Amino acid sequence: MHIEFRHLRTIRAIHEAGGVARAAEQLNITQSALSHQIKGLEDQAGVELFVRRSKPMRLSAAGQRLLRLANQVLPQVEALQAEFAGLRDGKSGRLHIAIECHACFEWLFPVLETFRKSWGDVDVDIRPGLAFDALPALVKEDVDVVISSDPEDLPGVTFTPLFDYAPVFVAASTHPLAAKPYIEAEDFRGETLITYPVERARLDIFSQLLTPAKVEPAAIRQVELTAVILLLVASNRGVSVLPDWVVREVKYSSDYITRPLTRKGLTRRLYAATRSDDLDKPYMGDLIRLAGEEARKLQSA
Amino acid sequence: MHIEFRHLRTIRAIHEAGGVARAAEQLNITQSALSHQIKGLEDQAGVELFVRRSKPMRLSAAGQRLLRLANQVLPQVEALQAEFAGLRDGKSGRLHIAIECHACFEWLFPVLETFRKSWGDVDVDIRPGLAFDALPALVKEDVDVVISSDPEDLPGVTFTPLFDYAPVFVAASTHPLAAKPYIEAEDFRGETLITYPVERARLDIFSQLLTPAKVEPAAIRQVELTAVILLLVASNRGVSVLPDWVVREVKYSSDYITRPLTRKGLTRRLYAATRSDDLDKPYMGDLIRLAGEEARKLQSA
DNA sequence: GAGAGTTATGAGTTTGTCTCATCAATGCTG
DNA sequence: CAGCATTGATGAGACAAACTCATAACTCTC
Repeated sequence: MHIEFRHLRTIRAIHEAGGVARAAEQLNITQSALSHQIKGLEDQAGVELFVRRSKPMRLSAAGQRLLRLANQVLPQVEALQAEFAGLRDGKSGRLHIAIECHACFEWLFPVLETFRKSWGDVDVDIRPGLAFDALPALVKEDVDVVISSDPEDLPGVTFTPLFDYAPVFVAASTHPLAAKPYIEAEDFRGETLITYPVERARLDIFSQLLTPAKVEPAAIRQVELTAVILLLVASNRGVSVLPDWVVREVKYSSDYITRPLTRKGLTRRLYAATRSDDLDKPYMGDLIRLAGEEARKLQSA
Repeated sequence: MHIEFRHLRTIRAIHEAGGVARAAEQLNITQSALSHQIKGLEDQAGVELFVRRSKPMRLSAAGQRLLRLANQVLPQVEALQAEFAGLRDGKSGRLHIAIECHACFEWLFPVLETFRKSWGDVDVDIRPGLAFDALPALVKEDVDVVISSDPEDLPGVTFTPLFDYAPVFVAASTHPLAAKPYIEAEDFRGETLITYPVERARLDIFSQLLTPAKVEPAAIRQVELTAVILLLVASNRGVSVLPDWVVREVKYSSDYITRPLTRKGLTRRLYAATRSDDLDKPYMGDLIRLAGEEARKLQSA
């Protein structure tokens, strides 16, 4: 039994137009074609779709059932087609972002809030990149953007610089290290370090400082939420290293001190990794622009 | 842009089978055909549905969107096709019943309760036939059965007798007319008559007794619910005429008396009007059989 | 009961989808 | 990393399905 979209459109048109002849016009098709079509459908389904007793034909019970299906299904299809049309001219699309850097949520969220206003037809989502390998997921089109500070040379993937930031040391204002103008690797040797629960290679403090210097903190405690990390730091349960855009908010609080790492300070660059093909898409460029703006805002705040 | 069911099935199969080649087998179709099909769809939609970088092809974002549509739409269609298949061999169908006789709900409801157990796939509904003309609705296939006691000679419509009943006079046991062994038209002249809110022609008491005798009751009060009618009668706010199957329940209550209308009593016959074509349907015959049984049960109770 | 309007039917043409045969690309394996 | 196996793409031709045209049959209205 071969129900086709054509049949659903036919049923709908016949119902709306109130007759096969008028429906034929509406569908830009011969009345004969419709008649054949209906006959074929009825034969195959083995069910009478119309009441032929009266002259402008009416839908039978089964026909009404089919009409209901048409009214459920056709709008869904038409919506998808509109979505695809939008996708073609770059007005709609998907923007599923994986964040490898855990604190990125802090600045990304306001960016997406703004983004959403200009690109309502783009399907936006953020996925914390902790549970899976973000870059393979990007290649497989499971996600569309990966926020990362470790560019890799992958074919078909482009890393676009977003902005620079500095990993900054944070401790309670009562902490002994508050006396030092800047913090070095050796300073961590006796400390409890609070980090996000990700592998060391993805943490600036390890990849940029402790691992090269072969320094191991006294203890490491993994905490999910930024707010909780700050809470623990304030109550002297440990020290932490966070991006400057995060500590900017607490910089002027008397509970905390912040210090640069090494005398010159560390600088890291954040990238948006995308599939190279997607870079043409207008909303993609807009996202990168907005990210830069948001970074400027945070740095001047 | 021509999305067809074939495409939805293809997308689903490719996703399930994890590749075009395997999907082709599953669909009993050439791999070539699928390849052409996809290409055609992508060309027309102007959207890439698959990621071709890797060898077993994967769905792109747009492809996943299409898959979602397929998963929404295909089950609905398959359900309808199953419904039609059931309809063909008479296992499923629609049974929308219009009741012209207002009190019929009382015996019809238990009938439908039983019916539902044998014919779970038949879509059952009752519509009080007050608001619309039931017989034209039957012809138009808006309903499938009309319960009526006034058979008409309509082409394509068959009236099948269900059972006989007697309209019975009801009054409070304290009512003066309780003294009489049977009630005649003249007896209503001074009374308040409580009826269902339908036109007189459809009320047995008028069509069978008062109108021919040209008797007008002192007052008429229209009440929707049978229970309320009995309540009012018990408190002597009026008298009423109800089918025997209704008053049977109250016959032995000391609050009421029931009396036959005229010396010989009136007898009316209830019919199920159906479209003649529908009489072959097995569930239709069963409904009529069940109605008879229910009537016997009520009469012997 | 004549005529307008509506649906059905048959024959022929067009359109589109499938198969067959073959090529190109990818990925697995030793 | 070479070679083989698997997977997808492409072109030409076969075939079926759906459409058009012409015309017949039917209903409803006046």
